[in-house]
Amino acid sequence: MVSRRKSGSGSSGRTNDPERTRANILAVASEHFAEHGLSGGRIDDIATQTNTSKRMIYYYFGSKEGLYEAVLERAYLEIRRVELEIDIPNMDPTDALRQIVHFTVDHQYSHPWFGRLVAIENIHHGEYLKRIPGIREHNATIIQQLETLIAKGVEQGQFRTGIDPLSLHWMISAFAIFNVVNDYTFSYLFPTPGTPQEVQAQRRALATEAVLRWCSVQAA
Amino acid sequence: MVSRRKSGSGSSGRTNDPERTRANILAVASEHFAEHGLSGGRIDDIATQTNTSKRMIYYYFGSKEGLYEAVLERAYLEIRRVELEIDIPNMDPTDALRQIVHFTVDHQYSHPWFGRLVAIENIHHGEYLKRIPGIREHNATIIQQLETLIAKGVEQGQFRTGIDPLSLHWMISAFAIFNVVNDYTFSYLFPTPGTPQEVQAQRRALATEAVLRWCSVQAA
Amino acid sequence: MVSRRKSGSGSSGRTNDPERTRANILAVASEHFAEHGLSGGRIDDIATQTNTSKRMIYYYFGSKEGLYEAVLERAYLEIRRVELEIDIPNMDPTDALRQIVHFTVDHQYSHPWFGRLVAIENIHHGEYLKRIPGIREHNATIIQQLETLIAKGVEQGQFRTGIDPLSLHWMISAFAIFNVVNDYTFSYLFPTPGTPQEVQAQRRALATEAVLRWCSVQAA
Amino acid sequence: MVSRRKSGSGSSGRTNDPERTRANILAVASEHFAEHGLSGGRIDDIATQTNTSKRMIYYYFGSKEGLYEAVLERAYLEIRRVELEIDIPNMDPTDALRQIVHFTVDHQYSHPWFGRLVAIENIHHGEYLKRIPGIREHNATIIQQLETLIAKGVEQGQFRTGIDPLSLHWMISAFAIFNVVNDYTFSYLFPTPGTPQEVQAQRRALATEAVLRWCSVQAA
DNA sequence: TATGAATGAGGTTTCATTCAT
DNA sequence: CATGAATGAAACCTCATTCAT
Repeated sequence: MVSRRKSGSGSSGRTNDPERTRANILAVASEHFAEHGLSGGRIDDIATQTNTSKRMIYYYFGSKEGLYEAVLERAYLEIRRVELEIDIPNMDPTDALRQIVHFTVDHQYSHPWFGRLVAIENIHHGEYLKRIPGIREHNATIIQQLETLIAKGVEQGQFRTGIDPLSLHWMISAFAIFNVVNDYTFSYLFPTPGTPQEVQAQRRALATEAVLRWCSVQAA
Repeated sequence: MVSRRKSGSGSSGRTNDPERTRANILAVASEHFAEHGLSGGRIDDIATQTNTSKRMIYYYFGSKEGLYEAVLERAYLEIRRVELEIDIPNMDPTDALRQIVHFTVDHQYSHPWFGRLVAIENIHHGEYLKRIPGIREHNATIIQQLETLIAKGVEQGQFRTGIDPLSLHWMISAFAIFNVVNDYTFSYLFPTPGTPQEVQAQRRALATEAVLRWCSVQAA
Repeated sequence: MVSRRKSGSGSSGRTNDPERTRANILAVASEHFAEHGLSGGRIDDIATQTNTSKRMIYYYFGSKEGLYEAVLERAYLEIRRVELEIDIPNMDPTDALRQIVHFTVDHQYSHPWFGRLVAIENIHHGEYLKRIPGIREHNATIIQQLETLIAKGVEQGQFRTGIDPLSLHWMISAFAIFNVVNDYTFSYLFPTPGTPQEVQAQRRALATEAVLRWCSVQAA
Repeated sequence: MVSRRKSGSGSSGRTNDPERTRANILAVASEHFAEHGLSGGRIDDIATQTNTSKRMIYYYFGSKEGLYEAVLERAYLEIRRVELEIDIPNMDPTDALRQIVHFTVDHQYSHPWFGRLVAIENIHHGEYLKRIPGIREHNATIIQQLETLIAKGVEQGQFRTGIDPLSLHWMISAFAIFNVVNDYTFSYLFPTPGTPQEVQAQRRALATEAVLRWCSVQAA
């Protein structure tokens, strides 16, 4: 299943590729913690799904919490990396904003483990996030990107003045994350007709329109 | 210790009030589970904070999961009860909607344990909510309320046509819940200047305006 | 093997006598830690030799270190209790001192676990002893006792002046403890002819005479 | 890094010095075991403080116990080597004895790791010492030395007859070792006024006087 | 109805040791 | 000679739950 080993000597299950071992553990642990939470997560279960043993988890990450912290860091680095892929500068501001919302809502939907990890981390009061050095700076870029976009939109007469980029990001995040994380209870209590794809399309449209209307020049 | 007359039925000479015991356990457990989650919650800790003993928890609720389920039920009943207190019929539709958003965002903010329980339940895929009989029906009323409000607003030319009450509720919930539950990580990664009260006021205004703009007749 | 249970109802292995359970664990643990040290001690092994389970050790003592600390406290309380049994006041000072040394050396010899625990605790820099509240005060009585004895001996012209009770206690302790704790290596490297009993008698005599000579009025 | 010519025999072009590596490991391990005991000692920690790796420890010493045994042997060889440095033959017997006690007590005090290792080995019933071939013979010299001294002292009318050299060594050892090893608990339970240096001077004087009085011709 | 003691299963972590290079 | 990755056994500790009174 995991294709590996170019270095052709032995043939036991041994890898001796530390980067790969670490990455493998991290990938398995990400899914596991996203599924069960930190308290509900089981080191034994993670180890079983790994190419290596429980011992190696402690070798690389020191403790259950250390592993969780590494998972969290990886998740936030990944999500910002993905966000930066949208090429805003060369687009019409309204189109760019529409695309950002569209993309964010869809991406979170198809990668629900990130949103779940965020929710889990918030259950723990964000204390593990705070232990990750440099994570704040890394995430600051998205705000700058939105700031640039807003300025351009205002300049071109498409967006109203006074839009706070932090608030804009908050709004988009609220839609994208809530849509993924809280849907188990919401869709149970308030069932929406249609296939899951249709419901998702509707939510995406709703989020997009709400954001655009909030930014547009028209008076409230 | 707690002297009380026996509640109606029995007469075996016991002095304690079962209802009160049950309610006390439930109150303590609500806070505890909201704070630590289901997997992270500890029966021992709950028992310690209670007026009674661990044995009583099992007597009344059968198991840790049973207790959690009861906590969840209590929470959802409570939140809908509160929501119904707004007297919509006699208000201008726009004012009523503004007030609903305002109130919801503020109420969740000042009672964060509800939002946290919802987040926790979603980590568990909503499986415990589904076990509560009648919870769906109980929650349906809020949708009807919004439906009435939308109709009135459309009739009076304040709201655009085609507003889905489910979507409206989703939008309000997203703002109100996200604002409470995910704020540990969000405010750490994206610090907003101002006192907590000021930030909360800003968020409330943002949510209110976004919802009103989304409902208003003006074209997008 | 352990005769128990007056309260005659059930017949399982259950005791439900907390004092007895605690005492039983403590007794087993004392021997075990004295034999293997703190790091070398095994909670599993202690539990096996107990009437109860490993779980109860944690129920009563919280941790391995907590158990060890309790063992230490018990040991020091016991040793001082034993020391106070000598009725010094009504004896001739020289006889009393001779008896104290004699008794201390013999008692340590026949209860080697105390000396071993002291040695073990010193390997750990005495850090656990310092956590026991009131242990210092409890041990102070032996010094007062010696002080009284010295005063009486000086008064009767048997002891020289200027004897420090702390030094006297130090000297007696050095003989009594060293004799027990370090005898594995000493008797191997420097074998003394005679049966163990004879060797012990010789050591006791040596200690007694050294102490008496140190206290006597004759000039050095 | 450590440029050294190859030691005599081999000529394979390697630069490192096996003797130096071995000695380095031994030095680090001595301090470590003296500090933490055998069970409490950690191979990983020792390896980290070494110039080399964990693999080398196993290469040179076979196992943790093998390393500990080597440490023990080194310690006993060292201590006897030091003891023999006192030039007894050319001194007045009383002065020589005084100096031996003085020196022994002081040397143990300033090299506490030896006493601690002895205590640790006794916790393990001296079983590792017994595995060291020739260690007994090596230590016998100190007894012969004392025997000579006693004979000379008796001959010159300074010491009483019937002094057993083994007992004399036992007495000196008891003072010197107890003073170092058990001082954590003793000085905590029975605090002595004065600076550490003053206390040590007092203990040294006490030991010296006790030994001299025990050996002197004066009747008990 | 109420309480503190007891339990077994399972969780996290540690450690001496060995292997591949 | 030397290194860092890997390992399995066993250690410490926790938790929901039940029993005796």
